[in-house]
Amino acid sequence: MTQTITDGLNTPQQTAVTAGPGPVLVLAGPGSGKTRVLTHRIAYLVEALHVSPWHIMAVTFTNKAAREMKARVESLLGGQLRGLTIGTFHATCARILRQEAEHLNGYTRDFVIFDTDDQRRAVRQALADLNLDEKKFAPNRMLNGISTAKNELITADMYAGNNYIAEVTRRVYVRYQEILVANNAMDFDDLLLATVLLLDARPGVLQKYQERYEHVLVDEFQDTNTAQYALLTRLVARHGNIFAVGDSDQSIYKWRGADFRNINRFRQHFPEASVVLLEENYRSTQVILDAAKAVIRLNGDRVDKDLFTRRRGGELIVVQEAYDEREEADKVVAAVQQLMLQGYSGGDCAVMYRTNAQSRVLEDAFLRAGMPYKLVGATRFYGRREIKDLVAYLRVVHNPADRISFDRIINTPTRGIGSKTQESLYAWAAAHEWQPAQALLYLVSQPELSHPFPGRVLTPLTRLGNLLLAWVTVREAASISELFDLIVEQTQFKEYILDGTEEGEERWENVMELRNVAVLAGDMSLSDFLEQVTLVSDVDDLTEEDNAPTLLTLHAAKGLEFPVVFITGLEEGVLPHSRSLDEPEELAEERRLFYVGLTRAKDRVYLLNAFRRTFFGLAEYSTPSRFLGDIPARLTSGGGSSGQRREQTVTQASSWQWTPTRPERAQPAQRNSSSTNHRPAPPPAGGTKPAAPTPKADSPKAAQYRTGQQVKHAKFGEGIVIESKSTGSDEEVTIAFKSVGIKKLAASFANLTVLEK
DNA sequence: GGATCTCATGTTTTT
DNA sequence: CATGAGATCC
Repeated sequence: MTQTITDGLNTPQQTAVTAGPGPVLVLAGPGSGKTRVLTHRIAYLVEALHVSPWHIMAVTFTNKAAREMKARVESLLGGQLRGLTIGTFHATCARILRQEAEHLNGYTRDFVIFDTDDQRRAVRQALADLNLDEKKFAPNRMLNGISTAKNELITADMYAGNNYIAEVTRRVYVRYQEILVANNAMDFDDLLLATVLLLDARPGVLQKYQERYEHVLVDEFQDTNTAQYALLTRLVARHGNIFAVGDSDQSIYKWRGADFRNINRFRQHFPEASVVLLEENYRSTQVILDAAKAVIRLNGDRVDKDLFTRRRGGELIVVQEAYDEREEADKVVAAVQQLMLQGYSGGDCAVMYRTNAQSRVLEDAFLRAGMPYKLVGATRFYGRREIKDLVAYLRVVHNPADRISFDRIINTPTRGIGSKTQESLYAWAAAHEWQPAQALLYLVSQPELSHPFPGRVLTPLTRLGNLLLAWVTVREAASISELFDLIVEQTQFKEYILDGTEEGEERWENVMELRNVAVLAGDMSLSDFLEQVTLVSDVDDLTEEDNAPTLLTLHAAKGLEFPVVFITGLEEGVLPHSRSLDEPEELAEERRLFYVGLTRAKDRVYLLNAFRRTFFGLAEYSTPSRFLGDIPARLTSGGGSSGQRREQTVTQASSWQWTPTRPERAQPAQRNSSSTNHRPAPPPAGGTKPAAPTPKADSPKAAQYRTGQQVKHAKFGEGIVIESKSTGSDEEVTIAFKSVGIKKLAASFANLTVLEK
């Protein structure tokens, strides 16, 4: 049994897999098979030590890593892992919190998870509540302070306001947290923080999980922050069976609170831990590994590993300078094309950059060459407006207390609930201590309720209230996709999205993609669905079968490998990023980032920099990154001005088939053909019409303009009246202007001069 | 009340 | 440049 599990592992890997009991720390260099070790360790626990999967927890940082690990363990064990807990820190915490919701102050198990966008709205709400100017106190900055605090396990009432800005942050933090609770919502950081607080406050709960999770395994341990570290140490305090895998040289999330010193902390905390070093790299050639080692060695304050590979020699690293970012992108494309002539496939190549903004030029270059590509990150699918809007609908149906989501949808698509109506609704709701959506539900379900809304305002409110009520009513019985379709149809979302522009088409496709996700969810609970939607990231959706180069940030590249890696923007201020230049610690992190990029490569590396780069629309000259100079010259070729490597430039390969872009997603489902252009019926005017206000003496009388009249407008110039109709108190005139085309104007505002009858 | 325009304003990396 | 928020116009 043990035989098969450790088969094909090298000696240190075997040592790690079979180590213990007790704490184990695996220091794993890039490409040294750490995922193998983790998966085999789980298999070993189950098969050899007969640990029930139910007693095992494995945490990762991305859903993708979790899925991969699960699949690999399954194939090792043949699917006997019922009850195994495997997931990201955030997802695992969310599960625990829902399970233990009764112990959470102010939350139900249905709590929603706020993403960055929701957080920003909540912070702005907090600022508004406190009468603070968001110009002076940037929401992002506030949010940053709050997030940092939470990652350090500092709650709002512990927060020290020991200077002016800190005191403001403290107050915003307090208010922000109140808003979250009122919305039955947690942000990402809360998931970790609340779990730790829960375990500290409830010894019974702590004991329960300590007993359940006899073995805890952690991937990417160098990326843990204080909260995550605390969570782990609490969980394993009883038995000490923690198996942590990490590499401090690949720590790139300091800005998110990660602290690779947790590795040292681990050794102090568990002095008896077995420490295993994985130093054999199975991925890269000697050339690439040597370059990477030369780069990382220049970071102080680290324990040098002695990485080695059996892949002697290898292609030299190609260093190229381009005139500007556009030429840089063209060079990447040309090199990819040449590699493809040599037998590489597009999917073998990855193009990496420091900031997402750099992807645009690269996309352009691939588009111009007629080549498909995969883009990771950038505008996240779930960050798109139309997607967030629809998800907000689902969230409100799921949790009417979610005011942040309700704010999104109250007048989207526009339904005649403007800011004044909103204000009075909110005021009325607040007076009853309801959230607005709850108020609407009461409004339509309890007709005897007294309210301050005049008929004109009441109509759209009632309509929305009735819709909400209907959705809330069917939500138990309906599947997510049925609910989704109902919402889309009853809000006329399609008509709202398809505004005739090309962009509208694209947005509608996104909606249909979301529908696919909903269909795939089957009979998953709405709660699970919403959680999944909030916790997934685009990296998770990277598919491998599409045969196109991948464009991604260096951060997103961690954990991946490619035969060919391009790293672009190797310039001072870009690859060591400008914001890191004066902090040695941050500079060290930039170096690690570069190291991570280099070590993704199996066979070939291309490093590019541009002599001139445009920031914010203005061009600046830049100097090559210091990191380039840190690679020994014997490992590189090229390395010079843009003219030097002409032979690299290949005449455009002509055999390219155009695959539509956005290959990272499944094709949208077939269109809904049913709803052809049915305009919403005009709302019934609610019984007795309010008497039309009599026009003021000097306001235009009805039917002042006639079809065919020539008129003049102060701004639009001369035009001809096409149509004019009375709208009660005013007159709506449709005019074809010579200069600007057809416009609809309100006669009382338009200030038209009649030129000819 | 809503659409459209202008202006400002800001970019690291993401669960 | 690209998005978003306030002002203006209809």
